[in-house]
Amino acid sequence: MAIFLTIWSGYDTNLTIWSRKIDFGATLNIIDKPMRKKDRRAEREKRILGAAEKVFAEAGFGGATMQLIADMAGLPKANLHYYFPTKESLYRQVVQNIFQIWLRAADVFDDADGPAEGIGAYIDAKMEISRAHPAGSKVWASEVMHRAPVIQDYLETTLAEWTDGRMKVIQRWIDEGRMKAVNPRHLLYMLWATTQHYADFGHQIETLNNGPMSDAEWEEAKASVKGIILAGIGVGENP
Amino acid sequence: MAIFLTIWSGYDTNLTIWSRKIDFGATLNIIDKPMRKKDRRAEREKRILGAAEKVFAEAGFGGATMQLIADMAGLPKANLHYYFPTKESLYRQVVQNIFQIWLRAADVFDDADGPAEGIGAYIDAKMEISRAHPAGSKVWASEVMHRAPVIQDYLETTLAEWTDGRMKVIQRWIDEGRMKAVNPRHLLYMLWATTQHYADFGHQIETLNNGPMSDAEWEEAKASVKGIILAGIGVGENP
DNA sequence: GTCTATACACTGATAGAC
DNA sequence: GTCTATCAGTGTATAGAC
Repeated sequence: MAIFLTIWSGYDTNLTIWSRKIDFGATLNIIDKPMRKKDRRAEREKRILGAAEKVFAEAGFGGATMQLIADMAGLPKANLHYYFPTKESLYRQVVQNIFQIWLRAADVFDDADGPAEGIGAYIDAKMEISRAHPAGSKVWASEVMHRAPVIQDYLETTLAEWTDGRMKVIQRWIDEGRMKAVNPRHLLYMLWATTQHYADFGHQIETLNNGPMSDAEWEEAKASVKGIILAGIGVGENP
Repeated sequence: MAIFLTIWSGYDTNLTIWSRKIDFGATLNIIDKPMRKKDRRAEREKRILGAAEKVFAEAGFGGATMQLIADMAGLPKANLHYYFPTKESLYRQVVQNIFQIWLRAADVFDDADGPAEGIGAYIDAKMEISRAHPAGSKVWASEVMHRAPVIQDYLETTLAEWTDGRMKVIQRWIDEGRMKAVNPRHLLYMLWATTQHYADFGHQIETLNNGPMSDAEWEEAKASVKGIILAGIGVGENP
């Protein structure tokens, strides 16, 4: 059985960049009973990946150190190299995980029977991901900004196919007269940009907002994004 | 007199990350005549800043090395430390330069006499910056994603004041019934997100687009962004 | 499987000749 | 002002005891 609790001592999980300390408030998964080998390995890998996601997001690939990730995960540094042979292999796994979560949000797009429902639900789903996985979104953004050295093949295959498919759906809705004739490609870019902005630029938003966004503020944000974009493509409630 | 030309030998301006080579295609400013001391210093600083902007954008702060920046600028590494004492001071200057360019785009907002003109012109200006200064936009994005260790004070003062001012302008337009009643704050976030996306995620767009965007494609992008957002706030040509 | 100790490469920064 | 040579510190990764 595993107990989740917040640790404030024992490990130093602070990252210092230029004399500003960042407290990760590490939530660590502590084992109180021996597990079966497979479970133990899976649990450790998960813990390492969680710590790595945060550290890569905060410091970038170059700025992240295996030592800090190890401290965050509560393991000796050499242990990381046992589960993930190199820093790059660990990073690669983090990026792939995010990509999967992000792709899964696409399902709501396909299950919908019209643009208002489909695009509205897609915005909701992407906004929820921005809130639940801000670190993952940042790692993804950083990877793309650095010219996708690790996941370029995903961009060229999976993402390209996904984009083509969704563009066809949007074009069909346009042809059926169910939404305004906009450029499907740039509509998709706008959906990605606006929703991921709340994760990637979360620190800027938090600063301008004088603190973290509350539940109500997240609802307001979702409603604002949906309101403007749906009205912008001619399917808003008050067009 | 200064001649601008592209150098392909003499300096190795390639950055290798995990066995993928990135060619910066360095354009270096070569001096063929002695300048006055002040001019020479200004010219060198500008060259260093240009190289630094590219390297910081491509590799992040942690991944960037002074050696690579020096190679890009065509100077010995120790010379960098003469003009900019530390890596951080060089980085700080790069971020500040971008922030100034970015703020200057705000002028069109104030000079306008209505939402269609003001917000339309702001989108145009921000899109032009994304095209002209993609590296700068990426450095800015990276800085904010890493919790703004260097320019936090700018966020809290200059940017906060700018945001408040522009929110008041939008609110006035709403009160005067010249646009739909949307949340001004989230409208601003949407403007930033959509326009900067074309710089920060330029590599992804380029991949999906099978190559760099042409002049016509940039015009199409601008028209798409303006079309959806302006219609979304009720000031489009075909509401 | 886990951890300690360490090898080896590279980085930012500087001293000091010119 | 410029550049060569070099230092001190830190990083990833691994060897080898347990």
